Amino acid sequence: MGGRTVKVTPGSNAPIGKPQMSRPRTRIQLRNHEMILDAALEVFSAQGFRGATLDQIAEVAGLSKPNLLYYFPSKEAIHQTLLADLLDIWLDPLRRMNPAGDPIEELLGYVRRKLELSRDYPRESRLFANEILQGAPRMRDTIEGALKALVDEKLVVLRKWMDEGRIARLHPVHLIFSIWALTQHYADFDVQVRAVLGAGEDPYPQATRFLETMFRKLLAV
Amino acid sequence: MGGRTVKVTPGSNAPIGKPQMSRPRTRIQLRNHEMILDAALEVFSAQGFRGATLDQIAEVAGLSKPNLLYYFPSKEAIHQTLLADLLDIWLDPLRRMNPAGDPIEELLGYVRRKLELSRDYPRESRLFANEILQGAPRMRDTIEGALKALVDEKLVVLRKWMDEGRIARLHPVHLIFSIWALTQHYADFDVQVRAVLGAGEDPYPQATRFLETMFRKLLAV
DNA sequence: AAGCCGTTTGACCATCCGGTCAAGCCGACG
DNA sequence: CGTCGGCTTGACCGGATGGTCAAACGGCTT
Repeated sequence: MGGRTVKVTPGSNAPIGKPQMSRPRTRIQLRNHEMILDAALEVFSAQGFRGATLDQIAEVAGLSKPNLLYYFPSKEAIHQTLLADLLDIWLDPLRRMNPAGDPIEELLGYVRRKLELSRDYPRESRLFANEILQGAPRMRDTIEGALKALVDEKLVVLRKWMDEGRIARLHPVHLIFSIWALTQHYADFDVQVRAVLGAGEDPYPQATRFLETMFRKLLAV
Repeated sequence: MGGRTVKVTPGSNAPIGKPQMSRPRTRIQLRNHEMILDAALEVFSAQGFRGATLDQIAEVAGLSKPNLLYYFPSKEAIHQTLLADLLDIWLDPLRRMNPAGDPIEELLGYVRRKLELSRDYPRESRLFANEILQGAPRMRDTIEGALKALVDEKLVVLRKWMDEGRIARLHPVHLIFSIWALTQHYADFDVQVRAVLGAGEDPYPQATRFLETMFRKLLAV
């Protein structure tokens, strides 16, 4: 390192310090950020925002509470981060529905991917459900913005498919609601599903077949 | 005070006093019990058990916090009472499905009644959803007991209808799950539904038609 | 080997919250 | 119209909880 070396006014190019903002930089920060977010997802999704405590999150993460607050400025901030990360995963299956593909197969593919999300990321599903249930106090903008925009975009495709007679004519928005409801139910109401089904039974293989049958019948012209 | 008249061992035939147990007796108790439960439903369904505070409930009910605890022994007890009352309303539509009626119409009637429940009792729906989401910590027994029993009873009817070729052959449990999911979605995810649908739009008339179409197609042999 | 700097934590604080209590209120009944 | 007993509440308590801070720790560079 030559020339214009080190001296800078403190604050402009200050040392790494408290990693309050933006994303982690060092290996340790990377690892701990991840552990905290994973622990927080575990606790928030199971207890809701107010039901979760920093002590619980810290314990699950294997850290001390002050250490948690070294990496995130507040409980609120951890929650916000989770919600922000969530939406990308969440909208991906819908985003991947291809307007140029075969309508029935594209919609069935969407249903299947959404159900796989419930199976593989139930905590994310429950975190989202908790948030919406309580009136989306921390996600209103996202719901009315990015989510609505993507839905509106896909509605155009659905209407086109209906106009072309390639799928049955249905209320397209409620068609999307039905996919959300049917797939998320298996994650959000897991205990009820398993209780009614009888212990030990894995609901997902049956659910996959059921939903495929259901939507084939529904969408057939 | 004369003679042997009044003396009783305190507690055995004591005056009315704190109405901790059983149901209200006086007019005031009746009214306040009702106001408290209504306020508690409002707050619990919107904030979850831990998110709700006795002060909020008291304010909504128009009473003071100590007064609340004059009528109910604890926050927990108020919640329990709500959950206990809930299940009767909740299972009623399924209970009313008549094994002797026309299969398609009986199932459509069940769907319709369940959707009306979401429309007319959204707070109850969200209270239930909150409870299940968090693993049903206060309802496990009821879910695995009364609810499962009623479902098992109705499953027999559904299987019979399928065996007789009067409705399509589907996994009967998942058929019931689909009814629960599709109807409760409109209450539990209300803000999302309204955000996507656009403000001011009443989702229920459309939902009613959509679900009728959907289940007619699904159940047709 | 020493020191810097990111990391970790024990101790502590203020607030919130469920719950208690003793005293005061007030309507019905004699 | 007084008093008895149900009804109401201001003040208070103890524990939980989000958040702070100064001091200690430790790994990487020099």
